[in-house]
Amino acid sequence: MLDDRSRQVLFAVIQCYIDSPGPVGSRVVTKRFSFGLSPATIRNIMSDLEEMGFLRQPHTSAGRVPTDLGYRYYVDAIKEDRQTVNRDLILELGRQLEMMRRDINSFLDEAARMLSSLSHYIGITMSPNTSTATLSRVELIRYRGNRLAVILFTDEGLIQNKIISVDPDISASNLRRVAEYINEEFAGLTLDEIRQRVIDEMTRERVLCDRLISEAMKICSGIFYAAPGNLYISGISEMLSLPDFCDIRRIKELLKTMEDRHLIVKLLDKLSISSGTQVFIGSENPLDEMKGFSLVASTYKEGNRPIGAIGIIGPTRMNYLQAISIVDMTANYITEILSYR
Amino acid sequence: MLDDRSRQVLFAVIQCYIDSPGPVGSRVVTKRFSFGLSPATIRNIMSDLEEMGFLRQPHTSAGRVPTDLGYRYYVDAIKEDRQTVNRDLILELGRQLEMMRRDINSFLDEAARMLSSLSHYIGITMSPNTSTATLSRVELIRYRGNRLAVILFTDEGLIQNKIISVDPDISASNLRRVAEYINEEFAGLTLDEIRQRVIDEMTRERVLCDRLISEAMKICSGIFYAAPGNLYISGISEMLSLPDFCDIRRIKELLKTMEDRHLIVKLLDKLSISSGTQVFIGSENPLDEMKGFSLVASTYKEGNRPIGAIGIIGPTRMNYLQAISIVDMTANYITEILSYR
DNA sequence: TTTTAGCACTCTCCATTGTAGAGTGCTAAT
DNA sequence: ATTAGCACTCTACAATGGAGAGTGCTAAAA
Repeated sequence: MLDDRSRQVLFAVIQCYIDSPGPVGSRVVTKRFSFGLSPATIRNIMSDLEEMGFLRQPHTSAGRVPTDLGYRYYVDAIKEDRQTVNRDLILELGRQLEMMRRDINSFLDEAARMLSSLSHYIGITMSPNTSTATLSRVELIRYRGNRLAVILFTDEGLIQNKIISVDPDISASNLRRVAEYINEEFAGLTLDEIRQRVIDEMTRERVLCDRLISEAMKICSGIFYAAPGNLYISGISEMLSLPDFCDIRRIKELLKTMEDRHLIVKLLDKLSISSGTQVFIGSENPLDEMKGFSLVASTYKEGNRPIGAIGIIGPTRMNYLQAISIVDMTANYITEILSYR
Repeated sequence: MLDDRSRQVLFAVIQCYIDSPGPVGSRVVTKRFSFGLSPATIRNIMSDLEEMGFLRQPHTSAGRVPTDLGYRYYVDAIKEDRQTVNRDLILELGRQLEMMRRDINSFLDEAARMLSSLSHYIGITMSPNTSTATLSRVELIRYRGNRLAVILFTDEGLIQNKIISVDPDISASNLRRVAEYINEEFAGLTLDEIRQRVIDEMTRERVLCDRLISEAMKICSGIFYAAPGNLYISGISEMLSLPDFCDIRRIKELLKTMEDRHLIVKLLDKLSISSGTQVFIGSENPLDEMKGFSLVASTYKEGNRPIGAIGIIGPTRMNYLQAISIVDMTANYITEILSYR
């Protein structure tokens, strides 16, 4: 589809554009890369590339700029040789993450900060999705009369606590039996499945009318709602240092999207389904509000099941090679560290 | 210190400046407010006010702009008649907050969003400071062999869970005795006090060498570290719509400060000590990085003790009257709602 | 046939200029 | 003590024009 020389020119243009924004002209390309061709020839090739949709001229007689399609071609092509990336980066990454094993939340917070400081783009991490976590055990602890603290243990090692109010007359032994019932009935199921089961049971239970079970169901319905994953975002201010953001409207647009955490959670949730590192370039971006930016995302896993997502958001003019490496490595590290816990 | 007429002119200038930025001239003042004075007279008064440090000229032959000192005078003066504020605001506020009683975290998140949407500035809320919470009870729950889930109940109704690893050989009965020991020894103390006690005990305990107590202390030292308060920030993008932020450097400065959550937590922590609504204007701001912005902050309480802080951050040219009302009301609502739980 | 040199043309960027508008300070008159 | 009038100052904005960079095309060279 693209002969060798054209590809080289395309990559050269992309390389130049990544290093500094602003249209790149034919003379610049001949200077930085020694193809042994004159600017005029390069111009012809670039003209061809434009016709094919890989490059674009912001206006007549300006240099060329890669299109989303151009980037896509580039990203697909470099996916193989990504391991050639900077070793220092990998070391730095490992060193920083090692320090934060203790607590998953501050760990993910730190991971987001790291993603951004390494890439100079925005780093995002999300805590494990609770709705697909599998229940390991429930503890019910009474306090302050009518309050009940519910502690959920999951196989993923994720603990959640929720507080609900209960009938103050319920006896301690009944409470214990409720806990036992829940554990027997639901252990091993995902929270999503449990929620579904509870709904099913509740319609049926109205007929059976067992005091204990109905009490248990009442408690369950207050517990097993899906808590949205915590989101850690870092590096917004750093990214604004890039020359890409000289326009205030662009900044506002970006910040508005970043503030709507709900939106991002939903996006990452969707990505969590498939595994492996994914790249969305500009208009390919699943979020309408984020067309104009690129997203490099990956997932971390428990065993073989993806349980959370991380990513980097940057301008379309992104150093994809580096970003992909960073996201990839970080995801692997998180997976690994979770498995040690 | 300031005669009545001068004060009126000062307030008029501030009012104009709040409504739209840009130096305000003498003619504008005479037009909006009917003092029955000519622009020339106003000019003379403004000139006096400038000499006294309440106003400032960005450059010769521009209008005047209030200084931090001018705002300070204004804020001190209006503190009394703050209840005259918009009733609709208060209603809207109550309605939104009512919906979020369930969970303190999403509640505070929502509160931050509300602060910002009502004021059009940045809204900030912080979850209760854990280090001054008083311990009510501890539960230790073993899981996955060498893991221990520690559940801290506090008088404030705040539950925290932490996971630590322990010697897998420790028996269940010993674990129970450790929990009992901690509860007897430490219930009623603040987490800060407990941490101090633990440190004291540990140096002494080396001599005594009681297996059980030393085990308890080891666990305690892993539990009672101060977890920084969760911070909820909202409305950054909304604030950027203000004409004050036409300059990119200013935006970057602001975002950088906002991203350093640690810094803000420390600031609000400090404010939590004293109660009542506080106003910091521009250079008065305790944070060097935030001189140039104003902060209106208040605390919410458990009983009479302040346990957390909320606030609004905006440009020095802020609608202080409104901001103070909003912060004040919100703090009171939070206090009230916490007391019902 | 492919590559290159040359040249006219186009577009952006930047500094300069000029003008309108807003506002002040001062002085003299009320 | 207040006000009208006037000269002066500063900003914002639009218009202008040249420098620089880059292209497209054509004709010559390899």
